[in-house]
Amino acid sequence: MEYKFWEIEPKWQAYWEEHKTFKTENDFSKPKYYILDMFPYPSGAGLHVGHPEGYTATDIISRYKRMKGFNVLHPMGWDAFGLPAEQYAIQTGTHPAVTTQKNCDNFRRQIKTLGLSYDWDREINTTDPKYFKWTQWIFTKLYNTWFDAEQGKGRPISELPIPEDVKAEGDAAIKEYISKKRLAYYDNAQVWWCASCKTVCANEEVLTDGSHEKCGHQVKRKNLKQWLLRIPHYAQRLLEGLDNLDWPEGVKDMQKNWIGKSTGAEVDFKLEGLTENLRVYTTRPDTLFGATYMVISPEHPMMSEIVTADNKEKVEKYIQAASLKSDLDRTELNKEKTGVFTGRHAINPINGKQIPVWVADYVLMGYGTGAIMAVPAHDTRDFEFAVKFEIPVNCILDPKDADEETRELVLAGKACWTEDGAYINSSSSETGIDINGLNKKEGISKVIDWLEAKGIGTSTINFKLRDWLFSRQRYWGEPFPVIHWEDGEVTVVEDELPVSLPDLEKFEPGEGGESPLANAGDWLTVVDKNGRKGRRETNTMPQWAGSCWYYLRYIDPKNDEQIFDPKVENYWMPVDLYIGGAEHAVLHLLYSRFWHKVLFDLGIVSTEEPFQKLFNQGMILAFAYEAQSGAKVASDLVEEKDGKYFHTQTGEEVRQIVAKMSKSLKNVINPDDVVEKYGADSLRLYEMFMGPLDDTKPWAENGVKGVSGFLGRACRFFGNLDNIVEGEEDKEVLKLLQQTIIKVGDDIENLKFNTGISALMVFNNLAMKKGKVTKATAEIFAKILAPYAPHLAEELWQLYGNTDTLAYASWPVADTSLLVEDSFEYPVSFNGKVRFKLAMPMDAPKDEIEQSVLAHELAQKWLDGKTPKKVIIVPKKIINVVL
RNA sequence: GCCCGGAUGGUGGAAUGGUAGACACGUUGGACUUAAAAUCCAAUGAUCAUUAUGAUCGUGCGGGUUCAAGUCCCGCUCCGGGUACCA
Repeated sequence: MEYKFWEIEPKWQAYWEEHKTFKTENDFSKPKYYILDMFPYPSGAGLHVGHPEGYTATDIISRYKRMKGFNVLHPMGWDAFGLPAEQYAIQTGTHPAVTTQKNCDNFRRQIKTLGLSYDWDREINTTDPKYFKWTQWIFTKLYNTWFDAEQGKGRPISELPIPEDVKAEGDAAIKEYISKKRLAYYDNAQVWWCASCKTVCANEEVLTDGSHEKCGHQVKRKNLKQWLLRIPHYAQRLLEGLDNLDWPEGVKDMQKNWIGKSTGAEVDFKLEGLTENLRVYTTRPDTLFGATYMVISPEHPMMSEIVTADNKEKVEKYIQAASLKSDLDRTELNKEKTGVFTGRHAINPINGKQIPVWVADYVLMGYGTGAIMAVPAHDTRDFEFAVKFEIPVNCILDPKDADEETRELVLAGKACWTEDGAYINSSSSETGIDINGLNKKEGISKVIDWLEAKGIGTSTINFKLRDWLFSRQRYWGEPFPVIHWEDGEVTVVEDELPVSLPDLEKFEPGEGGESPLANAGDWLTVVDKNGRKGRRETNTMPQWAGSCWYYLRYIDPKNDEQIFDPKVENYWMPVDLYIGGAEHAVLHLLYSRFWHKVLFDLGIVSTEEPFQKLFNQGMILAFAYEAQSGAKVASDLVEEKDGKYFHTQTGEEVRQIVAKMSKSLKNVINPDDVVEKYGADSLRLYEMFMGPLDDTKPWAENGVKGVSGFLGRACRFFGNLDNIVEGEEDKEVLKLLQQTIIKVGDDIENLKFNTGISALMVFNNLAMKKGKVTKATAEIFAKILAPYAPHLAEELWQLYGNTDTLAYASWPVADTSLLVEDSFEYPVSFNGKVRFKLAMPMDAPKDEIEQSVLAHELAQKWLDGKTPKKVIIVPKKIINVVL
């Protein structure tokens, strides 16, 4: 049989579609396996070769699990809200829904040509009102939930106890109190504004150079009323939940860093001339004796009381300057600390000494208490500041294990030491505390005990994680089910979902940075039954919203009554394996986990975590070329000669490098082209054969040719019935077949697809060498090839006379009795160097092996008449003679 | 700066502390062909020597543990990703 993939592949794709081969039923009697891809944003550019990498991996596992008897849930959908469709609408007037529909159709078509076994009846689309009805519904749940810190869980807002003193103040105070507890709230927020996208963005979307990750333009600070989510309430739970997840350690670390838990203490400092204390947060209460000044952030609420009249002018000037700094300025000035003295002094509670209070923008209002005690001798930032403003540096921790030069500098206050050591100058007869000689750990706990006993400090935990800015000034997103009434009341509607997007003709933003929805006249205004007028929320939700919970909707995608049927959810959740790119390590995965935990607390989902096992596929790069000057050269201007590369026009030799695929480098690979030239099975196989799934690796067309050659050989051999014979199978073939069954199965379980394919190749090579195999062998080969190259496998399966699809044929079981050997060929080494081989019976005792080795004629050369010091015999491994 | 990864032939990559380089690409030689492509067969880490054959060196660098290290430990170099005044 010639390998006509262009005929085989459409044939089987049509068969699977027609027979709904991959439709998933809720058959609770079977063990389930939920395997999920990160669903794509359907861009106008279509699929790139990075998409099929993860999709093929999950498809292989899905097909394998089905053959192993699992009920497999393997769905696909579209994360289809987003900026590009809206920008296209502004330019051309084409409604984003039209563009989105077109792009989804194209993605679906492309994905179908890859032969991926999705249950298309479960396809979802985040922009479908039937879908976002439930995104809005979850928002109302967040709004109506408060976090009970005592129980450590979210609870319905109706169960929130109202303190008596709040009750006494009346309804307005109660409302205010409740709104401060909700997980979703509407408030003034300092936000990042992107003038180019005309929208705010979350902290997470702003890169460290102050640019917007989506468009690259600089963002600015702005004060706007926005929706925010109180994700920090779940910080501890989000942190602890990571422990039991089978996730890459790197991703867990990134989430841990992002959550940023730190333990320390809050300490109150008395301020001279004021009754109110200044509270600071520090992770190093042990260094209180070394505090020589304090710093408050420019936004500190006590600023006006703290600043003395003499200093008011220069402090105000400084605050003004700091507030105008863009993020870029802040980073650029990162190394150069700025600040001014407030004129006020505080009293260090541990030794009664007077220290100055400064204001500086290296202290952030959003973290801790917005004020610090500065210990320049033992904190690098404080040290830099102190050096610049000539503030004393008092060393109180002897770095006794450091090298002598460093130690001298630290003791003299000329260098900073943040590591462990032994305290000096750390006692006070006045306050009665003495930690001299202790180490860091002992010092911290002793000082905290002392602070708590004196009532001037408490041990405290802080997180870096901030409230999540959850609204955007865009059209193409989920509308908030929210109405702002003329009397100032804000209501969240729950009973008329979905709140659909109005049809617009124009998609330009509204006045003053409002979303385009501000122009939607009829839609915008509402009137209640009492004639009160209201205005709908014009912000929309960020793209994260739809992707936060989509895995739950696949479970019961057509349910109009409920978000899903709990019985079905209970069966399918959690997701057993989730594969996608590492770029979502923090944002998407953290946000999803947060929503999921809230839904869990409310009893809506049955598991605490959504994704049991996570795996990141690596990026697929491409070869590119670089001239001697370092300038990149487009791939179509490069020719190869004798393994070297030359510029076709200048003749200059260029260097081959590995880079991201980009239009400018002309090295973008389009999966459609690969499918057309080599077939989907070859594309699938090559993407898996390139290397470990989680590695970044360059695309090489010759590699596709290689695996395509393998499929061609397999097809010509196993597809030729002349080679398929009756009778007993050859012993060598039979043995290798058992080994291959085991290897291919194990490698799929462990996501080591490259070596699994290699095993299939090895088996094919042997079968071809033998020239014939039995039908039983051929059928097993078709089965174990099926997850990787399903089209070819189905074709072979049918050729052998099977009338049903191979998709649910049972995975073969290896007969391990065929693998039992009666002898083992030992490599015999002398002083670690292998010199010859020696076959010994499997159960030969060690002394017999030793005798045989030493008596062996080849051994004499290496023994050279000497008596070995030792003979190491590792059964079924190796023999080492030590001379 | 800090936190994670990684470094193996000409190339992509294999190797529970136990024969380094599976499998594939590329290259070379051969078969088939008028020829090319396709296909098939063989060789292919480097160096030295050669009569089949053999020896030496080899997993980024320097040390160490071990009978035995690509693999474990210590100290570096380079590359990739994340993060950044979080007190």
